[in-house]
Amino acid sequence: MIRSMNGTKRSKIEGAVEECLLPWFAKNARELPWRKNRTPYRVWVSEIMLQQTRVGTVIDYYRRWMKSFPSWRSLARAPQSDVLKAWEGLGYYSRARNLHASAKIVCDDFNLVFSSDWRNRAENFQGLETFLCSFPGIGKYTAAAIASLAFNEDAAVVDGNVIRVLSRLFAFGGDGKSTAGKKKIQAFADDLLVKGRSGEFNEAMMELGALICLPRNPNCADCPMQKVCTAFAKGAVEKYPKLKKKKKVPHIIVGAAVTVNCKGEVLVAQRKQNDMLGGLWEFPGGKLEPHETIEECIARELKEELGITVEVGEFLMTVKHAYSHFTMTMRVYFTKIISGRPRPIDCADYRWVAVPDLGTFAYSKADLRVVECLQK
DNA sequence: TATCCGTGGTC
DNA sequence: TGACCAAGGAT
Repeated sequence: MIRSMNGTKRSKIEGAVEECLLPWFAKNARELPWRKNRTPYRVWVSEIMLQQTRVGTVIDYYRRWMKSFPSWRSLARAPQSDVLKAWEGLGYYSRARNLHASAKIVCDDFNLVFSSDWRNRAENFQGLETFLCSFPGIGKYTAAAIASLAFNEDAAVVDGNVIRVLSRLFAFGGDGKSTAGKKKIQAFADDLLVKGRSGEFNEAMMELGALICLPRNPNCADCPMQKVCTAFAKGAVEKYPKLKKKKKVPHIIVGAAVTVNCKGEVLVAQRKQNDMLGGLWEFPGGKLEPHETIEECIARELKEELGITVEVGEFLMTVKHAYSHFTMTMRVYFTKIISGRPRPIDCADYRWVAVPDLGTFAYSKADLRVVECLQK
């Protein structure tokens, strides 16, 4: 009984996808730079940039990226410093490192020039999606996105938008982000997928989630799927998907140093590759320990990271910043070296840099604020 | 499964 | 203003 009801609902929804959703998408899809000329490279770059990142943020980064690195080969041959500089401010920097690594694999390990090369190579894995998943930074969502958008494979994506849209269409009360819930949502998406039009279907689902079926205040009046939406029929659209309470994140105090030498150059250090913000540059410093003054913290950190003894001088600025899993207040002080020469003890590298040249290095948002302040 | 990994928009 | 969360992946 329940099964047949679900079957009825599903087939109605299935029909509405072709009759309502795809035409709506054809009319309302935004013009986005990665929507024209969908080569594997262009799709790949856009999908990595779009992970957990809004379309509006990605557009400018994507345009600049394609100017700097128009092909797999140009990216593979670029130094990491250029790659991170192009990614600067976009966040989740392992994406940039992994994308760079993927370009080297594509060019140097596999020499994947034509689409047919990808398909031949994918034969040795269990299909194209599995092959794509073997690249660093590519998971189930991104593999399905690239497979459908660049190769027209019948693969349905499940992202945050799709979880929300399908939870509402089917009034699915489970947690769409859990393993079991995601499996269920994936099954719904697989059923609804319009074979042969997978790229269009996937983008339509995500575009619906981004423009109409919003997390809060969804615009049901303009929704092409309204008449088949189970949650709407129940008058309970905002009850889906079920939300989980987020833990609140800790707050830390950080001390950071602008160390100036006799030439007026400033000391910057590069973070280790596999740390948070790996490969980026920073004004050295670190977390304030209990029962420690900010001056003691900065002196200790510079000793640990660079092996230098410094005198902490004038206060420069405070930077407040929210990361994904903690918030930070960074207090920045000028310092001078009393003894020792910098060595990369607990960092990847260091440089003395004239203030006007600071912008040639890539920083996180917080340290970028310090650079801006120094250059004013 | 839970946690780590950035940043910015939104209300 | 704080809390949510966006075209997720790795461990």
